[in-house]
Amino acid sequence: MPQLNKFSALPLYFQLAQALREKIRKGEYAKGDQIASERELMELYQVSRSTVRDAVDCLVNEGLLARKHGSGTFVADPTMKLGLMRLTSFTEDMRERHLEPSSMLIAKEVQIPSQPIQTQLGLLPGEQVLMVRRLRFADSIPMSLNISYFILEVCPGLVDENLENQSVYEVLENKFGIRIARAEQIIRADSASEYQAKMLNVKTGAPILVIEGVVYLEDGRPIEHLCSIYRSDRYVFSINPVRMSSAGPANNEMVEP
Amino acid sequence: MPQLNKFSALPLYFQLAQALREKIRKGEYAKGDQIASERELMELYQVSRSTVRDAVDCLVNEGLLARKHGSGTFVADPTMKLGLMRLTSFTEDMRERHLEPSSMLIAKEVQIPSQPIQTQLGLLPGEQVLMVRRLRFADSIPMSLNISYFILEVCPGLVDENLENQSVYEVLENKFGIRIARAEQIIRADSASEYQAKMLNVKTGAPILVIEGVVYLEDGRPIEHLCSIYRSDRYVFSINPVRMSSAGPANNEMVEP
DNA sequence: TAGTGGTCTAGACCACAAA
DNA sequence: TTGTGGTCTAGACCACTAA
Repeated sequence: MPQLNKFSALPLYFQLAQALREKIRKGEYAKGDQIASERELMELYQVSRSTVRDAVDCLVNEGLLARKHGSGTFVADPTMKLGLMRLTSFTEDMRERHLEPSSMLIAKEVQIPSQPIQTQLGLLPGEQVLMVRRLRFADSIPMSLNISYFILEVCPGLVDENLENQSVYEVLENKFGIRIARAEQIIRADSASEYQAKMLNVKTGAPILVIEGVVYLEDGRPIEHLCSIYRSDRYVFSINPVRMSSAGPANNEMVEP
Repeated sequence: MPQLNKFSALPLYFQLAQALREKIRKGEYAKGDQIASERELMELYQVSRSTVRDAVDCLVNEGLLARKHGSGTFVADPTMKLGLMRLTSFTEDMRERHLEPSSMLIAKEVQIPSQPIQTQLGLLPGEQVLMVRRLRFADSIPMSLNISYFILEVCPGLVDENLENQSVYEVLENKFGIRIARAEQIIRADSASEYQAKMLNVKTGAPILVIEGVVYLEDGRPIEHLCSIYRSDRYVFSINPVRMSSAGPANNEMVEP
């Protein structure tokens, strides 16, 4: 029996959104499935329709659900949200591209990071991070080289995890209940250094796409600094549906009397 | 006197959103200004509070407005939305980076584009486009090389415009009342060809960032295919605040009883 | 304390899709 | 025709901010 806590400090719509997110994650609602109608959700969770709509709005904005006027609300087909400005792990990203992700752990070490990293993560002097360097493959061909610094205090347990072929984000969510919320990243082009070229199996100086930035939790705390380089012959980054609630009303005809 | 048309096919919240957008664009509301409160807007436009909120939601999602709990709603400071996943013209992009944009027209010609462009724009066989090729400067130093194809039928008047130092998007909006709504773009890294290197004043083979895609109007029609290359030593692309209405409730403390 | 945005309710009527 | 999401109203109480 689904239950929301009326006395929680968390708003009802937010609790409902999390409940729905959960169902999708657990596969109770599969990709493409129609979920309960807004009026059914009202009944099920004993809330008003606008509260239901606020919750569904959240997931629609995240790209997890899609509304179809007159038909219902559906779990978004992942192929539909391919490459949108969502926060994806390498693992998820590759799966969506129908490539088999794998990775090789090159280094993993608790350390005090360099000054720029400290600054970007907002660390206290001397605060430790877990550095993880991995080479990542798509269908067994090198695709990306990645170095991440995770703030140890936020998730000490990460040190003992095997990160060889697992998505760190999945481990964080499933084992530690930590959900990442957003990232501030930049993308730039560069030429592969000798080391990078060797690892990625391209020529020195070959163009690479560099993505680097900081990943944040829902409560605003930073958790990770990451820098990934991608072979430009195998990877393009897509920016897509800028989901604007203002994209227009359902009736899109712009008919003016 | 502000007026909304109750009998328009356009929803009230949408009309109100446009009205507010207009005021911001015209400078009636300046950057950083507090706008009328939600209750004042109710009175002014004779609509309910949720309609006002729906309208404001639109502009908040676009990054034009920002709410501050307990204080009011403000016209977003452009420096705050720097580099977010908004649709920006080169002109606007450079201004936000505090660089002076200018451009040199290299070519402008009505033509029937190549097959791939035709397909991506969904053109009928033989349909014409306006091809515009420009070299773009930031503080008088070459920054980007751009080639765009505008569907002629959507905006025939564009042919006669001087596009040397103007933002095409501003011309479209201000002279023709055409607003672009979204884009589907990809970003990749590449090496500069001999021609590109010469134009951008870098070495042949230097890394460049390539952004290409299709731009759409609010009604879903495509209007432009664009391809821009940027000097990677002068330009990084930032992806930022993924504005999720689900980022969390105002009270962000996650306190559970 | 007064005013703001944040959340929520309980209705209502509409346009749209599918049967 | 029935059920869906889309829009809208008229309230209410809350938490937050600034005076």
